[in-house]
Amino acid sequence: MAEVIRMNSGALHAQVATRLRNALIEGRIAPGAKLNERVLAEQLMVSRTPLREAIKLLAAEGLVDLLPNRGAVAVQLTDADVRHSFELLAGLEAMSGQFAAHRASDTQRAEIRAMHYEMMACHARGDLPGYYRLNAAIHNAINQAAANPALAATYRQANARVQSLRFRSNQNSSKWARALKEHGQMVDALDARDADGLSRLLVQHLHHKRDTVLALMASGALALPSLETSPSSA
Amino acid sequence: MAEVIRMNSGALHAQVATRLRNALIEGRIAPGAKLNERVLAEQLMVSRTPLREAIKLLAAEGLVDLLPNRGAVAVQLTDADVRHSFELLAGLEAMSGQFAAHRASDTQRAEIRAMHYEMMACHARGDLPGYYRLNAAIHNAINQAAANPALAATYRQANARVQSLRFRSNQNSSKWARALKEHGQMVDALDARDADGLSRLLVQHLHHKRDTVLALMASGALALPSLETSPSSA
DNA sequence: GCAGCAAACTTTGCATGCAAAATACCCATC
DNA sequence: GATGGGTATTTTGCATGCAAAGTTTGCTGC
Repeated sequence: MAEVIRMNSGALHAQVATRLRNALIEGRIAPGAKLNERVLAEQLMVSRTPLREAIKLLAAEGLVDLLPNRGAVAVQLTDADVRHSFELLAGLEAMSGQFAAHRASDTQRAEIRAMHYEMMACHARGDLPGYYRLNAAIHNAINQAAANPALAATYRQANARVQSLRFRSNQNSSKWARALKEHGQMVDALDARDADGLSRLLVQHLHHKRDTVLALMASGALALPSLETSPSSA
Repeated sequence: MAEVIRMNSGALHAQVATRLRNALIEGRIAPGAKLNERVLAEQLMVSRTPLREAIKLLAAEGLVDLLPNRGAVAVQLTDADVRHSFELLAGLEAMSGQFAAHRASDTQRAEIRAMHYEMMACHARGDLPGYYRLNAAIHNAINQAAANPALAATYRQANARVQSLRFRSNQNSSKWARALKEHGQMVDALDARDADGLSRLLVQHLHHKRDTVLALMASGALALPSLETSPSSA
């Protein structure tokens, strides 16, 4: 199940990478924030060596930028970056959808449908964390049904870059309902082995999600805290 | 131009990563070979610290595998891995082709056509290195015309994993001629802004390339040197 | 009061050292 | 002769130390 994201047990640099990755994805480390090695080493209770190795990993994954002789900063996606990333993600999901429609076993399709109903239950209860968890699980299951680990790994990596934005974009109820409806159509298309239809739905779904994120960015809800440490009230 | 693959000037770990990446892509480090830190550090005239950081980078790029407490080995792609990788690459190229057909400027299309003719010249002269260089340049140009850096970076990374195999698969003259013909059709489709046609051609092209590589693997031309250090002649 | 400069501090980058895990080797035993 | 166990060596992994580049701060001169 957890194939790409290794378990924390094992090498220390891998543990550190996992913890930092989660912190970046969940937005606990803000985009644009500088990653001070000494501070992070103290916080994570490790020396700088495994920390630096972990940062190099995250740099290759595109989650942090490496500035020569100036350390690493959490990536700060521009408007264009978000558009490009979602365009890529849409294409990757379309691929996954195509393959999954052809290759998913009956068991897999049934499980995906079951998870979809569970997700509807979360929606009914207003259980947002559970909804997110099942949402990710369904997309994971589709990737798995696509039976292409290379594609799955690529998707996972591309998704990680925008995950923090998707995470924050708490959709309002109308958008939430639409997303759920789209998910229902996706499950139907998968059951009907309608590859093109599933691809189209996935692309459309990502398209909407992209617009939500872009709107959130434009609204300044997650504005870059570049020039405001505290308003000059002194 | 060189945007993702940073120049060697700068940080030492980046230089080491570049050199190792080239060695892996060109097959100078054989697939499955163990990367001994002390030996490599001596060969590259650096200490183990930047070397280890570079290895972590390559691990995230999927060029080496990290075994816990047992170091790193150059990836050894299985038959299935090759199929999955080419399937992914085909999808990524199809995306690039779609976008490029819509977005390529007249200048870009003309330049790609010019490079295609240069490549034909290389074919006529039997200049294989020049052919490879222009081939890569054309695919790069298509990626650039697609105007999606995230997609281009993803393609580059996925391609690097199979590059050593593509590198070795010296196509015979009939396959070479067919590849050239396919390239010509691709240029025509791009000029006609035939997005679907270009996508189809790119997928077909990758499909053929995949078969060439798989045949080469099956023939044992690049057999895994796992159990044969020297035939038991003692 | 402000621009420019220099010194002190901070931070990154790399090399080295040491401990633990893995591997190889050797010997004893069956 | 083959096999199992134990030790020695190698190798990886992490921590620390030191030098260079960067940043901040305070001072001098205008």
